[in-house]
Amino acid sequence: MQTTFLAGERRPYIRDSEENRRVALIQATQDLMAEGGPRAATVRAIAERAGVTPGLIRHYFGSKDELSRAAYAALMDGMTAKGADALYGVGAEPGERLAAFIAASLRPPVLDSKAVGLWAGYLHQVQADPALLAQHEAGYLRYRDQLQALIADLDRIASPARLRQDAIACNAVIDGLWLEGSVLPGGFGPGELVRIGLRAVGAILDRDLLCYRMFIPEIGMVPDGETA
Amino acid sequence: MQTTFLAGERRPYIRDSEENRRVALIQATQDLMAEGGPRAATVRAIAERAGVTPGLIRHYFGSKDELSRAAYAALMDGMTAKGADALYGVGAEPGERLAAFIAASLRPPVLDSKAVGLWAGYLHQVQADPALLAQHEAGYLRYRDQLQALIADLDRIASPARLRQDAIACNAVIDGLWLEGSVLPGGFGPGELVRIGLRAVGAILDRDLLCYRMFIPEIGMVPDGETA
DNA sequence: CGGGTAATTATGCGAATGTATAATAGACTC
DNA sequence: GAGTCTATTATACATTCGCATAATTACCCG
Repeated sequence: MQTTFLAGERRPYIRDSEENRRVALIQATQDLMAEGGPRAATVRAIAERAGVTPGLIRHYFGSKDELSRAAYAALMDGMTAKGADALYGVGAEPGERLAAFIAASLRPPVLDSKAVGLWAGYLHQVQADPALLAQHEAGYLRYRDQLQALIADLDRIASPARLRQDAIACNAVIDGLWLEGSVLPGGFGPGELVRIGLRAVGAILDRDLLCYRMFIPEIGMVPDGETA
Repeated sequence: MQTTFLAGERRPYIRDSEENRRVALIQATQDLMAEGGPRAATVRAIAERAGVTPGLIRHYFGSKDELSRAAYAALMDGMTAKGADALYGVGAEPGERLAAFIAASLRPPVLDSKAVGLWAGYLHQVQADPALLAQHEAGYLRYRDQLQALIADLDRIASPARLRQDAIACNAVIDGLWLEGSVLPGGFGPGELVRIGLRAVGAILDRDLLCYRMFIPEIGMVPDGETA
């Protein structure tokens, strides 16, 4: 729907920095991919949402595939950055840090109805493109290793194999809750997923993580048993 | 790539029953959706894989959207059927039944690299189509209720709210392991996901489920601690 | 063995896709 | 303020998409 102009007139524009244009196009790509999947992320739709014309995609990225790759790379970078941010400013106690990490993974902006759409939209492209697959696997393992390091800091007595299994299980809890919460946004009360996640991970690791809920804004003062 | 025939010759064919043609087209749709996502599931590609020409899609389903809906409905039906099959022939003890249910969800054919591709491929269409969304939510809740019923049979002392939270958490573990195992098929040893799932769910419910591993083929005789 | 019928194929069409190239006009320099 | 560069737009094109319609032929029934 290129906003119409008077017949014979050329669309006015203002020049912008390369950086701004790139991020605008990447953002538009992610938004469309999240909302409507690969079929909605066409060059024309992307350009329109970014406020430019399709030619700029080729100008800045060479091809749509390259823009798509760049958008996925930006997505992965953003996810890891959020994971790092989650531990910023948190106390030194291992249990508290683990609780903060879990809570951050189960609330916006990580838990977002668009996030799972974005993830699903890229899935096939990732599986088909070796470069993207390697990038994806690296990001996934980085996240799991981060989690495993937090678990190891708990100073439990556990073999390396058991530590790995625990990390996989805790990661699965977080992933599963992230999935359910993103697909059915209205299916859970505020903070409910965080509380369930803390309890489940705590049970798997045989540690009480809910005792750190005073540090978790959305569930700090709610009594333990019943969440809306 | 319509397999070539001598110039001027018409493609030979044999008539088949409506049922066979419908299932062939639905199967082809699911395969292509799983392998390459929505962009790969074109009418021409579907027809080619089903061994017919595109016109038959219109003839039997009216439109591609309707075929797509039928394929998704078939997918959901298949999933619930597998869930029911998992409990067939299992003993009456609640813990054993729960363990069997978990194990069935974490091994083929439920755990399949194609399954997650299929799920991802349909995600946006499901979210956009109210009819599909309702069907999806019904299927999801049916699965979770099934799980919750198995948990309730354990005769633990737990409030209804707690039971709901436990069911959500256990479902999240299974979903998360299913996701990781499907996306990274080579990342886990045989039976490793089943073992991790049994241990994690058992920890959440404060019950030992690994004691039922003798009923689980792939991990029956492996010692507890270390899995390859 | 010879129609009748409809299952199946063949063909065509308008719209949308990605990409390539040409044309224009903002913004900077001197 | 004229000149120049290139960011940006405009246009064109081959391909592919879903869908509609026409043509044919495999199978059933007499």
